[in-house]
Order: sequence, then C-alpha cells, then structure tokens
Amino acid sequence: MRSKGGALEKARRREAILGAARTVFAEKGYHQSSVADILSAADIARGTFYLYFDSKRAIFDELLEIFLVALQSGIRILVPRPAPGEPTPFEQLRGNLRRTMALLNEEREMAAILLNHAVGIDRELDARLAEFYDRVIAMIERALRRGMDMGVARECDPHIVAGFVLGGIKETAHRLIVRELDRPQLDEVVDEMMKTYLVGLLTQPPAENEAALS
Amino acid sequence: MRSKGGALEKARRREAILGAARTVFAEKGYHQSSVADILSAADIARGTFYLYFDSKRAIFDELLEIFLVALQSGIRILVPRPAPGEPTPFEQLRGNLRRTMALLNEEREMAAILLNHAVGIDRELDARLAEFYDRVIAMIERALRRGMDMGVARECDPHIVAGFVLGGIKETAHRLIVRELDRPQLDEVVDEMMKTYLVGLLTQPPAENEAALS
Amino acid sequence: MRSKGGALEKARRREAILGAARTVFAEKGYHQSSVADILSAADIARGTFYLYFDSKRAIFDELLEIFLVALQSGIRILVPRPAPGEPTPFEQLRGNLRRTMALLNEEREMAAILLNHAVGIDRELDARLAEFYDRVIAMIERALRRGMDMGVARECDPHIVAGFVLGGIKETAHRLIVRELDRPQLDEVVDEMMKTYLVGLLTQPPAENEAALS
Amino acid sequence: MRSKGGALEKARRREAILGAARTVFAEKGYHQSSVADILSAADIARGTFYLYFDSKRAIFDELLEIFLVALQSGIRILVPRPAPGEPTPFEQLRGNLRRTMALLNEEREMAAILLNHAVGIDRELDARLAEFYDRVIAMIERALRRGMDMGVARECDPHIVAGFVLGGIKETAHRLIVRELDRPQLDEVVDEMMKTYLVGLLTQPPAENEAALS
DNA sequence: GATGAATGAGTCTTCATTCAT
DNA sequence: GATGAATGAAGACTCATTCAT
Repeated sequence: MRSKGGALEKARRREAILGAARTVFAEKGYHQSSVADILSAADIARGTFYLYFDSKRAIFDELLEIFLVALQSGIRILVPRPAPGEPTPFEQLRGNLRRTMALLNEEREMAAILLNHAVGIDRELDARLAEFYDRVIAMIERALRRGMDMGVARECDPHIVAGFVLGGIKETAHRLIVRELDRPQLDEVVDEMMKTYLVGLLTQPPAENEAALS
Repeated sequence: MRSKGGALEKARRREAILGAARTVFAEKGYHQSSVADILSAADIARGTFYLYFDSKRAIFDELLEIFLVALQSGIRILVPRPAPGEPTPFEQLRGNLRRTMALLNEEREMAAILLNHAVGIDRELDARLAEFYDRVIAMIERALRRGMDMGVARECDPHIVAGFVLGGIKETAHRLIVRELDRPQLDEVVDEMMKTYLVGLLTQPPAENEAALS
Repeated sequence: MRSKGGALEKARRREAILGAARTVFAEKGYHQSSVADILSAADIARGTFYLYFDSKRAIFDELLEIFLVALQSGIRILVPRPAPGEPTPFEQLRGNLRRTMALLNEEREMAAILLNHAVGIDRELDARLAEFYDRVIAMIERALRRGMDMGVARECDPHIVAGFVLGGIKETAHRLIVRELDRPQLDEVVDEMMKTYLVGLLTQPPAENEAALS
Repeated sequence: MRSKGGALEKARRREAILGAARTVFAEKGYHQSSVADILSAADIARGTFYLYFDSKRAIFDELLEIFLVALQSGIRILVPRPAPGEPTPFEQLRGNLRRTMALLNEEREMAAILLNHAVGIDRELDARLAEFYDRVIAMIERALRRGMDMGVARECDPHIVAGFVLGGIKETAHRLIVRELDRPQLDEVVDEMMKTYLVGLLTQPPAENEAALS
C-alpha cells in the first residue's frame, strides 16, 4: 500500500516537474532556461530534479516526445473508400487537420516548444524532429498518391507537395497559436487550408488562368 | 595607397571571418559553436576576432542581417497590370519564388542558419525574424488582395493564406536545401508550388470535389 | 537542526572565504589578486566562491565595508562636560585614538587593504572611502569647534586642522602597522600624537618662538 | 641639422605623450586607463607609443619619477643658524611647505596620481613611494632632532612625529588639491599647519591643559 | 527520498605588446 | 620613424551535475 501510494506520489511529482519545465521552456526556450528556473517553478530542490530526470536535456526530450506522440496519434491514415456513414476522405483529412490544430491550440506551451524552441538545439534533436515530420510528410504523400491513383488528385510530385502542406500547417500554427497574431476560429482556418490546397486560390474557370501560369 | 590597400585588406579579412563564422554556425548552430571554433576556422587569433566584431552574437546577427536583406531584395512587389512585354503578375510571382529559392540554394549555409539555427535563440532574434517574415506575409497578402479585387483570386482570408504560402516556402527550402533530401530542379519545385497554391491539388472539374469539401 | 547546522556551516564557510580573500588582498592588492588566488587560499572550487559572493569586487567591498563600520564604531563623539568620574574630553579623545590604532593593529591585513590597496581602485570605491574619511573629519572638526567655543582650543580653521589630524593618523598607521617600520607601544604613539597636536613641538615659552612664526 | 631637429622633434613628441598619459592617468587611475586611452589623448598610433616608452608601466613610472624629483628639489635641508639676512629656520620650514604645496597645486594631475592613483599599484611602486616618503621623513626627523638639540623643540620621538607632519601634508594636499574640497589660499593653509604642529591647538597657558593630558 | 552545498569544465572577452609594411 | 593589424595570455563568471547528510 505504502509502496503503491509512494509510486503514485512519485508519478505525481514527476508530472509536476514536467509541467514546470514545460512552462519554463515555453517561456524562455531551452538555452535561456536554467535548471534553476525549473527548480523554482517546480518548487523542488536541486537534487530532487535529478532524482526524476537524468538531465536538463532529458526532461526537454521527454516533454517533446510525449507531445509528438500525442500529435501523431491525432493524425490518422486516410481510408479512401469508407463504408457508408463513415467520414469521406475529405472529412477524414479535415479531421486530421482539426485534431492537430486543436491539440497545438490546447497545448500552447508545447506548440511554442515544438515550433520554436526545439528547433536547432542540436543534431540529435533536429534528427528526432525530422523523423517526426518525415512521417507526417509520408502520410500526406501517401494520401496524395492515393488521390492521384483514384483520379481525384492531379498529377504532381507528392513528396514536394506534402512539404507545402506541412509547411502551411507549421507556419500557421506558429503564427496563430504561438505568436497569437490573431485567434480566428481554428475550424475556419482549417477550412481555408483545405480550400487553398485543394482548389487553389484562383477563381473559376482556372483554365484560362492556368494558361497564364505557363 | 597604403591606407587604401589596408582598408581593402581589412574588408577582406572581415569577409573571411564572416565566412568562417557562417560555416561554423551552419555546421553546429549558434550555441554549439564557440568563438574558438570560428577562430580556428578563420585561422586567426582570439584578439583578431574582437578587432572585427563586438561579440559572438554580433557576428551572428550581422550574418543573418545581410542574408535577410539579400532575401528581401529578391522579393519584388507584384505589378498587377504590367506594360505589354513586361512580365505578367504570374511571371513576377514566379520570379519572386525563383529568386528566393535560388538564393537559399546558393547560400546553403545561410539557409541552414536562417531556417534552423536562428530559430528560438532568444526573444530579440525571434523578433527580428518575425519582423522579416511579417513583411513577407504582408507582401503576399497584398498580392492576394489585389487578385481578389481584380476578380482573379477567389475570396479568402488573405492573411491566413499568406501564412500557408510562406510556410510552404520555408518547409520546402528546409527540406530540399538544408536537409538536402533530394535536389530536384528548383524551378520545377517553384512551378509545383505555383500550381498547388493557384489551382490546388484536385483534378478538374473541381466543382464536384469542392462540393465534397463542405 | 540540520538546517540550523547548515546555516551555521554556511556562515562559517562564508567567513572562511572572507578571511582567505582578506589575506590575499592584503598580500597582493586588489588588481594583482585573482579569484583563483582566493580559491586556493580558501581551498574551495571556483563555483563555490560565486555561491557566496557575487564577484571579486563584491567580496572586496564587503571586506572593506565591515572594517569601516568597525572603525567607525570605535570613534565616539566627545562629550565636552562629562559627569564627574566620567572620562574627560582629553581622555575620550585618547580613547578614540587608541581604539582606532588598536583595531588597525589587530587587523593588520585590513589596515593594509584600507590604507594601501583600496586607494585609487576606481571612482566608486574612492567615493566610499572619501565618505568615511569625511565623516571622521567632521567629527574631529566638531570637537575642535567645541574646544574653540569653550576657550580651550585656539582659533583655527577646524576643517583644515582636522585634515592634519586625520593625515597624521593614517600616515602613522601606515608606517607603523602596515609597513611595520617599527612597533613601538601604540599607546605611546597615541600619547605622542596628542601632545604634538595639542601642545605642539616647541618648548616653553612658545611665545617667543611663536613670534618667529609670523 | 636634421638629426638635431629630429632629436628635438622626438623630445617634443615624448613630452606630448607624457602629457597625454598624465591627463589620462590623473583622470581614471592606472588600471582604469588603457594604452588606447593614452593613444587617443596623444593622437598617436599604437606602435608609436612603444617607440617612446617601453610599456604602460614605464610611462607611469617616469611620470611619477619626474614629479618626485621635482618635489624633492623643493624640499631643502634646514640651516639651523643662518647668516644674518638669510631666512630663519622657521622661514626655511615655511618655504619647504609652500614650495611643496605650490607644486602639488600647480600640477594637480600629478598630485592626483601621486596621492591617489599610484598607491597600491604593486609592490615595486609601493617601494618607490616608500623610499621617497622615507626620505622626506628623514629630513623632517633631522630638523626635529636639531631643534631638540638646540632646545627649541620639546623632547619627542622625532621619527614618529615626522610621520604626523608628513601625513598632515599628504592628507591636506589630497583634500584641498586633488579632491578640491575647497581652495583656500594655500599660504594660509601652510601657516595653519605650522601653527598646529609647532604650538598645537590648545590656548595659552597650555600648562594646565597639558596637565589634563596625563 | 529529499536536500542544497560543492564542483569544475567551459566560454567569452580584454588589453598590453609585437611586428610587418 | 610611424603605423595599426595581429597576437594570445590572462581572468572573470556560469551552470549542469554530483554527492554527503
């Protein structure tokens, strides 16, 4: 009983330190944040910190890892031909975007850490982020290929295009959520994103404009 | 003569140190790079560095500033109704994208610094970057508004959409140039980008697909 | 108990570092002393020093400040008409001089720091010393004015004369205590000082000599 | 001719650099002054400085040395029984004090350097100053001994008393000339000094007061 | 488990002096 | 002789991590 209570207690404490670190890192970034900052935010002693985490770097990694997993779990592979009553591919896509933006919005601190403070810390972390984004890219790319196979999407370089989409999401989240430039309804932003990437920005008929493109 | 030669020599030395710093920063990032790294890359003594630059931070700022100015100068405001024989707005847009991607590609080190290592260093630098990107956003937004006024662009939230475009550029440059994931012809990437943002990803007629969007 | 012991321990450690710094500064002066010198004298690590003091300058200031306060506290304002059984003004004066010389003598290191090494370090410190000496001057001056009012002291410029007295004390302490030129009984030096400043150096009757002065 | 002109020119330049250094050192002290400060004050190039002086320390030493010699030359050994028409010992003493104070007053910068900035720089310089002051002490002491031999001065420890006199001079010069606390006629200060040290501060008859001293 | 005092490697920056032109 | 660019030794300070209590 005591050990179980202790374990619970221990988990709670860990959680508290993680939360404190998240706030500190989100506020000042990784290098500007000292272990002392986390200590006072968590109201614990120096030694206690190292009882729960191996290093400043380790707690940062863990914070990021948890968030990347959460983000990942909100992004579902599109089912191209859903059973009747199930969401269409477009609806599934919209769901992915909405869940992603919603999570970033709910966890504004983690959004700041992911999109700003975790960038360029060192090669290892860059690699971890690259891996995550590559996975996202691969999912978008796969959906695009499916769309092309089904004749719904036009011929394109799906890998390149996936980068446009990912970039649009990251930049938008950074501007709207991290920098809080304005706070429109995120659902509307998602709709705008879908329209932009799916039908583009030109009016109908695009054909004549398209001619102008070449 | 001597003084002029000296001045030239001095400018050259400065340039050399800037170049060494650029390589070092691009390779290891700001925090991982020590002044000693720059010293040995430039093959100069400690004191010499401080003869030309005030601090490690100052040389980083200068490197970035020069590059931002160069990038900026490659992005021209679109002329909506050019004289005959002049580039059309679409061609102007393509020019902006090509110049930007080309500069990033030629200055791969600076691209890495701008897109990766300069992110999240501290509030001041974040603010400088935000200022730059906000200016780019404003230019894209303005072009979109013009397009809407002229009936060429569909109704949209031009500020939000500008973020999609900027994000697409940044992510693509990061992936293709900084990470060197693959090195397609950049002009083709630019074309793909124009097509994606202008006419979207769906096949014609989009109308029925668009219906699917709502 | 542990925390109290810790606090005591901490105070002791602080004291030890102060003592080491005092020895180092007294030996080599402020600029010749490095933090490393203090470190090895106190046998502590670099970081430990900064755990207790903000900077090399701060510990020097503190050392000096403590000593100035101690000196100050040994200098009492003269009571012109003491109750019977209380020390006469002359005895009070002698007491001030004795306490001052005794403290300087007991704290030979601090005497060296005050009278030699703290001089001319920078404007701020010069100002602090000036403030202290001005206070002493003011006390001497006040006693002189009282003496003049009471008809015991001859007419003079008390501010100027106070400078003679202070100078005599400083120079004597510097020579006897800091430079250790010889170590007479300090009490005898004090008596000599009182005689010199009170009745002068000429034999009786001074009148004829005094004539020679004009 | 040219070489002589060159030599003159060279001497003039040396002089100019010495003057610039004097101003700089007087203003900021030895450690706060950089060679660069002297350079810009003298309007010469870095290398030129080392053409005329061996080091920052050397120029400081030279400045001080010149001044100590000048001070020394103004202090004459007292002639106890001057020929008729020649100044009496008291007049000679007054002359010494006046010349000393006058020189310090005319060379306020050097006074600041001697009395403030040259103190505690390092052992070597301290030794040089000590030597100078010891010589002054010896002269005062000798005069006192003569006075005692002649029955003019009361019995005292002349070495100790000489320190009182030297200290009075130094402190007074520091306060009046370096700190410029007030600028009385220096001749009056000298008279006050003579009166104080010769006949003391008590009114006549001192006998009864003297009693109070014991 | 918790604490916080102690550690010392790591870095930036200054500045007197040298030396090639 | 004059110049000023280059040098590099020296020194202060920070902060993540350890460990005795």
